[in-house]
Amino acid sequence: MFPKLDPLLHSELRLAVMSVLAGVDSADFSFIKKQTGATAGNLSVQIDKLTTAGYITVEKGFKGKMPCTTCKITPQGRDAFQAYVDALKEYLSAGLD
Amino acid sequence: MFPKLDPLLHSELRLAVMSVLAGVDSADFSFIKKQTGATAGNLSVQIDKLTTAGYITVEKGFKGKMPCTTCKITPQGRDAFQAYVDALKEYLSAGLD
DNA sequence: ATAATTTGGTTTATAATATAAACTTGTTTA
DNA sequence: TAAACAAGTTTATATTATAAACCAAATTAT
Repeated sequence: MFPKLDPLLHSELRLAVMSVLAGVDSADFSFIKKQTGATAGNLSVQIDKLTTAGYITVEKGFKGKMPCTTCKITPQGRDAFQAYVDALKEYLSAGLD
Repeated sequence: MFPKLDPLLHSELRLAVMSVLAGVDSADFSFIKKQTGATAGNLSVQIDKLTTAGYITVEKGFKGKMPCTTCKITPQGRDAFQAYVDALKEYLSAGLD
């Protein structure tokens, strides 16, 4: 009845990060930080986890002279996000009407 | 942009419990256990937390000679559930179309 | 020039959480 | 009356989320 929720996505900050990335081609660390309101440390950790899971890719480069970490959702990440949304619907159905 | 998610509801099992209770007048422990597939220990703990939060009420009685714990969602619990659903929509919008 | 501040992060320590294993109390069945 | 089962509760553990502390380089102020 209640499908298991992907623990990687069932996390406030990671879910917010995925939500941001689902809507853009790519986004850099500072942008995601601003959109989510997360602390840098927390964001850094969660981005690592999403990367390890293959849900996003990270490219480190420079914007001018400043370091810049750019993130992008992967097809696998997009699938996982969609699956998570679908699974959640089972839990929320009472409130989605 | 991303509203804070009620940590009491952002839990797989507690959310499932609330989802069950949102759809019925009341439900006893064993029924919830079966619907959610949870272990008794886990369920017991999570029911306590929901009770302490005022999201559900618990009545202990007997069904024949057997102890029977009956749970019911409160108006406050219903509101919190709805608020949680609404908040989540902000996170999921990319996947709800 | 160089000191102070800011940017863009990473590492690490801590506190909270979820979860199941172990336990309890009483009931039913063999 | 012993064994198995029902209905939970308590407690121990492992995981997790989170922010504080830290680091390196760039920018700004003195």
